[in-house]
Amino acid sequence: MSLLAVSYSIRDLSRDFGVTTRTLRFYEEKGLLEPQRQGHRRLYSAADRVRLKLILRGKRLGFSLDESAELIAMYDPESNNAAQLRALIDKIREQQGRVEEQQRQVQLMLADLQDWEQRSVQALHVLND
Amino acid sequence: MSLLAVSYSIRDLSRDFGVTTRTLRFYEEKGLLEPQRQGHRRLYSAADRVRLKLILRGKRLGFSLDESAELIAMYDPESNNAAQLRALIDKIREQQGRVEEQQRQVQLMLADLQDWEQRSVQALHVLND
DNA sequence: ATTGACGTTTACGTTAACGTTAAGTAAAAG
DNA sequence: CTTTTACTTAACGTTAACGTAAACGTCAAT
Repeated sequence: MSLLAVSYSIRDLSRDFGVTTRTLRFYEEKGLLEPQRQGHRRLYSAADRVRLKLILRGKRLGFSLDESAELIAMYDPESNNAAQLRALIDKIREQQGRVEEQQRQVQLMLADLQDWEQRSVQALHVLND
Repeated sequence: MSLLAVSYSIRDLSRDFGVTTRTLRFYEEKGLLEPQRQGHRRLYSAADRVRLKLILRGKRLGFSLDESAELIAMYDPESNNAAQLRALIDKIREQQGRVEEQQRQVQLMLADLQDWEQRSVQALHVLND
């Protein structure tokens, strides 16, 4: 009953996910990853790859590493805890709110500026006529 | 022909904009603000308030202070430069792209999780029946 | 004259997320 | 056996955006 024990070196992960080995060791220091050891070499499992994927996804969502750590703890597939799951969803909704606020600000500024551009262009036309 | 020379102390600005005085001095160090002096004391003009508003708006847009500095330089109401204006708009559109990407990631993760929540709740029902 | 409110400069401290040597280990390849 | 290659730990360096503290100036009020 082999568990299909595929494992990856630190270099593999580095290549596959486009992060440096330093980053991987750093994530481990922070407790975000805990690969097995073979002697003192790190051996990453498929589960480790999933965790890394989650961490990086968290980053793209604009979460800090500490926040990502929290999220991943909640995301734990073992504990099928509904309350925890909703807490996680809430956290993400909060982030969604922050992102939407940024979106609004960008829209506002773009509107302002395009308005301004219009007037500038018209001013140039006046000068050129 | 008085210029209606209203001016504000550092404490005024701090209060009005919800930033610390340290922050205001820091922005000055970085060249983002250059209030007049009355002896040693800083005197902020209405124009300075506008600049500060722009800086803070930049922050809400997710720009760094250096980026904000760039943007504000472009935003200069004196130079009625159309090309520069469009460059500014482009910069903001880029940022818009980044924000939209975050938005997408958030949506994806929320969808994933809500899906999961559904299944969890169903699982609980099964257990309770 | 002293207190207190407000201001000033100078400068070291802090957090996040790694970058960057340095120095050593372990095993495979020549 | 020695070199190469891949990996390890340890630890100091970096950038951003301020926080925090020290030491001092000024002016009005008590």
